[in-house]
Amino acid sequence: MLNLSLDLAFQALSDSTRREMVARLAGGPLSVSELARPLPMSLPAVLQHLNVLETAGLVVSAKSGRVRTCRLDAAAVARAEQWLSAQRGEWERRLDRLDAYLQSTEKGEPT
Amino acid sequence: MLNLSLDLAFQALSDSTRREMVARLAGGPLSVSELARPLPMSLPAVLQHLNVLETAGLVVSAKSGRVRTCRLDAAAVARAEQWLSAQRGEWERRLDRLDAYLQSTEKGEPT
DNA sequence: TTGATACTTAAGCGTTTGCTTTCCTATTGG
DNA sequence: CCAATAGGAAAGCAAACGCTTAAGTATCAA
Repeated sequence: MLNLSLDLAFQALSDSTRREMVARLAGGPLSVSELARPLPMSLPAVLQHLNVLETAGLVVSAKSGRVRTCRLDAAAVARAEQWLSAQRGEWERRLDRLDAYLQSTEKGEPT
Repeated sequence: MLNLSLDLAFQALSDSTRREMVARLAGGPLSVSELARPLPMSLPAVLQHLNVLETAGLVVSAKSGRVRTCRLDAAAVARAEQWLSAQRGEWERRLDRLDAYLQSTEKGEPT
């Protein structure tokens, strides 16, 4: 479930329209029509994007009366962030070890 | 160029095969065939994935003789990471401000 | 030179995506 | 009630994706 949701999260974030939606929701909750207003596409299209974001867990929404209010789920964003951080971290630690090794073996490699 | 490469980066990371390639490259540089070995697909398919990762700037490679060696570009990974961090950060700061506002207005909302 | 290795390119093909339009279902204000 | 508002479901469609096979091109080893 953890790896699956990561899959869905990155998949969801791969579309620039959906990233724009995420960025706007970071500024505060919005209704579906508010979310849709600046987007150059039909409302059903926005609904589909929203569905992808919700399935990925990045956004949660609740309906009150006839208006659905959407907000960001920071924890899901953090999970994707942490995957990236882990990869980068391992790579950078590896470079550090390599550097240390080179320093201990030779004081600079003669050609 | 900065926003475009972010687009390409998330797009590249949206595929689980490519994320696996990134994860393995975080453990150290690999040749194309080494990268391909554990993957359940043809070598041209792996090449295509590699191309996506390189276009996104997440991976760089150099050919020496007949072997192409690939390695992770930590800076590109960091850029994607930072976009996520920025969104989450803004959202969390917003929650803090809201919390502070509620505390200053009333000591708990009576139903 | 001959064969094996390590990619590389190109074409094709089924599936998934990102839309669209159309129609339908609640709510809400007057 | 009735019209406007806010959202939702379904079907269709062109383009992008992820893969395949087939046919290259260099390089290295013997």
